[in-house]
Amino acid sequence: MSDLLRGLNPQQLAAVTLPPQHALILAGAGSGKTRVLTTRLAWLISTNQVDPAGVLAVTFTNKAAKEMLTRLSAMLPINTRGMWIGTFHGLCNRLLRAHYRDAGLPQLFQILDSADQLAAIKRLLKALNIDDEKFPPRELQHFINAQKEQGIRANAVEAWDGYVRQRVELYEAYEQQCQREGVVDFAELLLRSYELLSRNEPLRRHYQSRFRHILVDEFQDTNVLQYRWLKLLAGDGACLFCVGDDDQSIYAFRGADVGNMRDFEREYRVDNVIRLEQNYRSHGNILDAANAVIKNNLSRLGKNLWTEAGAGEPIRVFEAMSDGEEARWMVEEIKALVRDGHSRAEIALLYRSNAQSRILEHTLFSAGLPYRVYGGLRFFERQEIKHALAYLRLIANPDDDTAFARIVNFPPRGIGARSIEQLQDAARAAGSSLHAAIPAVPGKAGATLAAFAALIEKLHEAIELPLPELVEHAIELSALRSHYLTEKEGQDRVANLDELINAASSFTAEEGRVGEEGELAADLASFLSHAALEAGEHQAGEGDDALQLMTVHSAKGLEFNAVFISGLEEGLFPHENGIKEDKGLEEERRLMYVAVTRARQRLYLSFAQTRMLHGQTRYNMPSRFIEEIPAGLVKWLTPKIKVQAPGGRQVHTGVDSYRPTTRAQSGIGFRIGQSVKHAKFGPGVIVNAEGGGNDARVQVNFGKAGMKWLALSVAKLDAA
DNA sequence: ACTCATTAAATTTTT
DNA sequence: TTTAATGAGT
Repeated sequence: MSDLLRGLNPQQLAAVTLPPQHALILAGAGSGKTRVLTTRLAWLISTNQVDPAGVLAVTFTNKAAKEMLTRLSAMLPINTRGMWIGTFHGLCNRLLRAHYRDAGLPQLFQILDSADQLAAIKRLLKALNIDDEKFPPRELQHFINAQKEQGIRANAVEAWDGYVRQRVELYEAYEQQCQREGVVDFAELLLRSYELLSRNEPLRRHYQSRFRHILVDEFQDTNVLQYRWLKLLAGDGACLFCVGDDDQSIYAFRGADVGNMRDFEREYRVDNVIRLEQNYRSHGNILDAANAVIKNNLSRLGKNLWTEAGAGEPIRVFEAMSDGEEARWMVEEIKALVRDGHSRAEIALLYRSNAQSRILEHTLFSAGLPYRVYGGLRFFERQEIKHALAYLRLIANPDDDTAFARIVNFPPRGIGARSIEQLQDAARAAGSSLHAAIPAVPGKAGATLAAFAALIEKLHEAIELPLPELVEHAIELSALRSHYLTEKEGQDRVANLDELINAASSFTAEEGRVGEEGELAADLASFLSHAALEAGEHQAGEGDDALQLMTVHSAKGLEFNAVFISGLEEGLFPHENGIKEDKGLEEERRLMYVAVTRARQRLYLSFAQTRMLHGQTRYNMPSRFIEEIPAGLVKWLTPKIKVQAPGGRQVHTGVDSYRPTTRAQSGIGFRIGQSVKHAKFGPGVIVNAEGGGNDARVQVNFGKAGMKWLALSVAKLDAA
């Protein structure tokens, strides 16, 4: 037991050994958050304060849940199987599977991922003959999810105007469609299990008395409904132990509500919030920079990271002429790092938006540096896998129209748009699923459809097979394999289909129930849930020791010896869409905070004067976030103050072997891309010019002050 | 039913 | 630039 607590700092120890009470742990980046969470769990169990079955621990990602389980089993000789440790969605799924009748769901209900949900909405709009110009499917999806994430059903939405009312009707119709098809989307998993517990008192009491301790990871990312779910489950008896960092809340756009932290503190009278501020990850300069940046945010619970490690190296800042130059500089710098013995896998290239990865990839590829990009397609999201899964879903539930529509004509079997339209009309008229409406379609189309129905029927007969064989059977019988074999570039897809069979094998092995009679259908259902809830690894890159490329969002929770943050420009990072709303800017800043705190030893920041975006050259100002870092922590690799010499030549004083020495002149005394200064609008960059002589006008991006056209004969514009 | 061409739109995304 | 989604043509 004392082993368990060894090496914890005072705050960590206090958090881990807190007596049974509600607790809020403010855990800064790199402060040992996961360790505290798992040690708390182990300590509670090993001191017999709670039975393993009396604990519920919830995370956001499967990775985090798995990590917690692994660490826990390393600390304690207990069987973690059967413990309620998982993601919100995973636990809700478990709850709904166990009580599907009470929840009003079919036993083998299927889970729609975001793409499935969007497809279902499009199908709905088409069936209702609704103009998708007026109701863009994506927007509607967002609307529905936003309501659900606040726990609001269609009948409870406050419809201010006609437009909202129409969307509420569609929300309602969507709900009916899902119910008829026996499918639930991600948000529905949460909402449905919340409603299940809140309406079913015996059930609620059962779980409330079972769980004595509820531990929550990444609490700052919970949405309104998740917090209510936690409160409901905790009841009056359980202790809520919430760990989070308001400064790392970067998912507000997805419904996460940092306000939950304050609410929790208030509602549960948490009087001693424990702050984990000692950082074990980064050198001092990096932490100081992060602290300085985040200080500009007004709405914070307050926290200041410190470290026992030394100041370390300065933060290196590079100003490039163009995005291409920025990328080439990064390559040179990376090569130098690797020469100095850094492993490539310990170097991360971070960016605000995915579009920026292209030029980086291109440049790295040319330089022959191996890299791995996160954020691509994941295994269970691949087209061929989704197709195969759709067949499996139809085996489990023929009324799953989303699955049906996906594969009714894939591989192509002569069922065209016309036939499908007829079928949809028939289904609509009968109020039935597409599958059930097949007999109602007359003529040749009806016959082709009937053949498809026969295929489904035949597949269904195989439900008694063990899962891996069932998967293989479906892939064969559906002709998916033969279809991809004939395709030119189908080899990878066939390989993935084989991989799906493997996945089914290892899934059955891990679940540990090798085909008990009558459990086979349940096996299929849980495999399908697994596929929906754990989309699998992101696309794997080649090479073991590869550079890590990812967005700042996906870097959360990771750390690297050296980190490059590129594209630090106004409009990009902070992103222009985030600057518009005042809350948006604070979220952008938290994003910067997350990015900076990924670095252990070395941090590079870079920006470019010109950048190709959407096929057009853009001229951006340096990001305000660079200025927010105290100058003393920073080493500019390019001169910070540029001196404009006669003849348009760039004169500089610092170390700079990358900068070209000449630039094109426009002939009006200013050039596009030039930094200028205006008495009223402040510093800016010239992005466009027209006319000449007395009529010359230039367009200037003043960043904070916006974009202006200025006549040179009138405006007082100086070279900066 | 499939291919080609045009058009519009374009952050971030744990489940 | 690039992608996805439509429409025309084969």
